Amino acid sequence: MKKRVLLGMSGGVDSSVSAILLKEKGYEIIGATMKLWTGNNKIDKEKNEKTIIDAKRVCDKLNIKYYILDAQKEFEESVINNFILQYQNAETPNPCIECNKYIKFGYFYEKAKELKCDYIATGHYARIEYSDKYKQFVLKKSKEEKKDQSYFLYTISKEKLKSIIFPLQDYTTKEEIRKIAKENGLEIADKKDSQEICFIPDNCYQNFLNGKIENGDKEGKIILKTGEVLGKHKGLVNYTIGQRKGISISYKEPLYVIELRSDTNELVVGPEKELYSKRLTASNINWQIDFDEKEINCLAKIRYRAKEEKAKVIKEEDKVIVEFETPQRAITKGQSVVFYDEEGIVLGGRKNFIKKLVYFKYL
RNA sequence: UGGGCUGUAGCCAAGCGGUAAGGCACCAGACUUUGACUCUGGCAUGCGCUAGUUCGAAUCUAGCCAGCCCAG
Repeated sequence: MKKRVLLGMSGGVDSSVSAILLKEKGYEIIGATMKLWTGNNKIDKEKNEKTIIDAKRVCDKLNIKYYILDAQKEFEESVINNFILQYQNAETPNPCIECNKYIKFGYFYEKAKELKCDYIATGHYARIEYSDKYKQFVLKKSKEEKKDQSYFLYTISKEKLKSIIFPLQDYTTKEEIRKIAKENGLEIADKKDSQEICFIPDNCYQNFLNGKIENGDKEGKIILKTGEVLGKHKGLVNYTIGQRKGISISYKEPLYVIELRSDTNELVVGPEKELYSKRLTASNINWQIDFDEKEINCLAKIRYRAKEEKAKVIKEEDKVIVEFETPQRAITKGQSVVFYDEEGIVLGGRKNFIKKLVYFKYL
């Protein structure tokens, strides 16, 4: 009896090649695209239609079933609302992480059960393997280091890992994936990698938030840590910690956003060295590996595209404290910290929620 | 009104007779399944104005204009 897989398809190279690979391995595949967001603008509509056409075409070619799943309500309730809420709280959200948690490995996972599927699969760049060390299935970094997306996946509960397949996990480069797409005559082989927030068509989140955040675009003071006023900002939603562009103040050195003070509507800026900190706290960790120890030495990553750095994770009652060996740049509320072991296995992670303001003197 | 100082790009600023450094800001690309960071490139035919000296002036001279400071 063939095992049945529900494959999430975006019409892109990665998920399409995933379909081919799963088919080669003899799975019964159901392809599915989720309708996540239907904006009332033209760009959104065209993009959605294109996604469905591209995905459907691949499924027809491979002779597999194709469904469109309507997840708009779920998407809006979890991803969009969180996105807005976090900006409201002067945080910087990472909607892709919420989407993975609630939609791709939440809603989609439930749908797979309804459809009597044994597995779900996606075109993510990450690995799931059985680990002898931990005696369970574990999530690992992709061999394609540049594209690794394990960071975005830490919210998956460990129980689900054994039911998830990442068909691309044995490949080392994106070029190999594209090559497979070409060899199989997929029109989308050269399709550009997506890299924007999917529900923001013009790549301008400020437009999206326009009017949704109370006082979000209200002008306020730009100040230094000393309190010295340097100018006016355009509303706190336009800024995030570590940001340089858009401050519009000329100074003896580049200025970066150090802090967003929503209570006083002030933007604190300063030189780069003020961005560094060795500690952060995070709450509600999703552990993918259970530890009895109170302190764990591991590698921690404070944002996508940051390097994993040596850190000590100290468990407390309802949170963890993470102490890095070297100061980290721009630890930001709303972003996530993800823990790895030396082998690249994801141990767990959660949103940074407080940055302890410890500054380091530089020579 | 006397005396002194200053005037170089949006801001700061080098240059002191040999054909306009640099920083900040800004703009454009690259990178990127968040927001950012980063990288690369662009950014004064012109140095307050007008004459003059010189082969050659932002640099020297004169006059004018503007701003600042001190004295009245």
